[in-house]
Amino acid sequence: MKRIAENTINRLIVYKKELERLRREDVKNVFSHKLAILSGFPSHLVRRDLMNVGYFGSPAHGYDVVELEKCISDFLCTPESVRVILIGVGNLGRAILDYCQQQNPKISIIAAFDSDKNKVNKIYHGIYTFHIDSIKNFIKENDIKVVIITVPASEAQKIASEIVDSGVRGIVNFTPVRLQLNEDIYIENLDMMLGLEKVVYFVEGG
Amino acid sequence: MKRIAENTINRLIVYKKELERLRREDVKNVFSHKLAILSGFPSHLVRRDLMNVGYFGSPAHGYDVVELEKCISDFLCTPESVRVILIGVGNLGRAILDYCQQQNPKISIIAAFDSDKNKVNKIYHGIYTFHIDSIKNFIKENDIKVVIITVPASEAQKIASEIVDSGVRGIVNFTPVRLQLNEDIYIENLDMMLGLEKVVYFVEGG
DNA sequence: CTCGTATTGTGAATTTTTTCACAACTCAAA
DNA sequence: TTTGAGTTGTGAAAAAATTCACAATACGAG
Ligand SMILES: NC(=O)c1ccc[n+]([C@@H]2O[C@H](COP(=O)([O-])OP(=O)(O)OC[C@H]3O[C@@H](n4cnc5c(N)ncnc54)[C@H](O)[C@@H]3O)[C@@H](O)[C@H]2O)c1
Ligand SMILES: NC(=O)c1ccc[n+]([C@@H]2O[C@H](COP(=O)([O-])OP(=O)(O)OC[C@H]3O[C@@H](n4cnc5c(N)ncnc54)[C@H](O)[C@@H]3O)[C@@H](O)[C@H]2O)c1
Repeated sequence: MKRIAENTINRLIVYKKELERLRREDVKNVFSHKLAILSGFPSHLVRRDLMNVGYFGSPAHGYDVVELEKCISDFLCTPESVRVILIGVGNLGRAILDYCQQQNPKISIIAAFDSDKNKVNKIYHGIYTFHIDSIKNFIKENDIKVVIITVPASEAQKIASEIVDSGVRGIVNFTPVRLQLNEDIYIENLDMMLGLEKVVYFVEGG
Repeated sequence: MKRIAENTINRLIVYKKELERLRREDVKNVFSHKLAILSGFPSHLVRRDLMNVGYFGSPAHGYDVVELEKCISDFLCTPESVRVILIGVGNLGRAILDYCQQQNPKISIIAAFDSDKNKVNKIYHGIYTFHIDSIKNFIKENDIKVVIITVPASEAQKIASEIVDSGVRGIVNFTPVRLQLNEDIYIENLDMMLGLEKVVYFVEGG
């Protein structure tokens, strides 16, 4: 399979989400132009991307909403169910526990971890919180590949190094720390401040 | 001034943050190679980016940490102080109110807005919450250019359209909705689910 | 059936981004 | 002073992403 650019993946995920919505609204077909408006990318890019996933529409009816959604899902290899854990049940961590459950039934946070005795063995938004010391075993026993990190910045590097040893392959990192890891781990840095600074740049200067 | 790519801006912001940290640790000089490791980008890209901002290091000592940080800041036009507002003081909104204040003293959230009577006129993390009905006036009177949106998905489009009318130029959108706006507004979509899905893709499939 | 309209799919051109590779430079040590 | 090690800055090459432009297609109206 041809290696697909990260930007393309981003866009595909957006298309998928919009298709999902169209399906719920019982829309049957959609043209590249419409998908372009919904997603915010130009229509020829939409078509180019769909070429990559190997879905073909009809010049008369555009794309079949259900089929295309399925096709993109398959392409993205979204398995029926992915189990993820979250580390750091603070302000942000709890908000995410709540949010994720509403959003994507295929990706489920199956456990949370914290070092704070007051939080351990509690349930937040339906998810049980274990003590951080048990995390390595948990990752191995449950074959966890993806982890969300929402601990304080000062703890992030240490935690990240440890979980990578246990076999984690991907990290969603909400801390402002750039994690340094030896192995080839996929890291998605979601630093909100960076997003805010970018907007300020484009508004004030660029 | 030459138009700079969004990716470059992203990287510059990361460099700036790492330089800030080096400065606090009292490091005086840094080589492109070191900055590359800290930021996670290759060193020739670091050098190319710094070429863009017009800063020149010395082959012997690399880059002066303080000067380079200043230079990038100036390039990004980061003004001494930018005033931002946040709409939707829910789980996520409150977490952000807290976080932003710790992070970047130059960007300050000066007010929050909500429609819930129980939240209006309250102070969260030191920031006063006004009723949403007063937002248009507030934006105009305080010349607000950047807004953070953390209202429920169902409210996002309506709110966005309204504030754009009042003169807002940039939006940090935490809702999963792709906002449709006529004017040329800079929108930064920070959909966490998208980040998580991307990690799942690269771990499971790509 | 034929025509007109609207859309797709894609080769090719263009633009942008990244990487390569090395001359030029700085300094320290001999 | 001269050499050597290590780094920068950058032209040029390569790779990648995006846009263009249009032939091919499908369908409905007349
Ligand atoms: N609040 C935000 O909106 C926001 C936004 C972006 C990024 N962040 C970042 O996300 C992280 C969390 O932010 P927050 O506001 O939720 O902080 P928080 O202090 O509310 O939560 C941190 C949680 O991590 C736990 N913790 C601390 N050390 C731990 C360890 N070694 N192992 C396991 N758990 C540990 C704490 O007990 C606490 O529950 C921070 O790095 C912050 O910079 C926060
Ligand atoms: N919780 C998360 O981690 C998370 C993550 C990503 C995205 N999001 C998105 O961010 C948004 C907020 O999430 P949340 O968990 O904080 O939800 P929430 O329900 O806790 O908070 C929403 C807030 O918006 C206020 N509000 C509702 N309608 C309003 C209006 N018309 N004007 C002004 N304020 C209004 C509500 O009173 C409430 O205070 C949602 O769109 C959610 O999808 C949340």
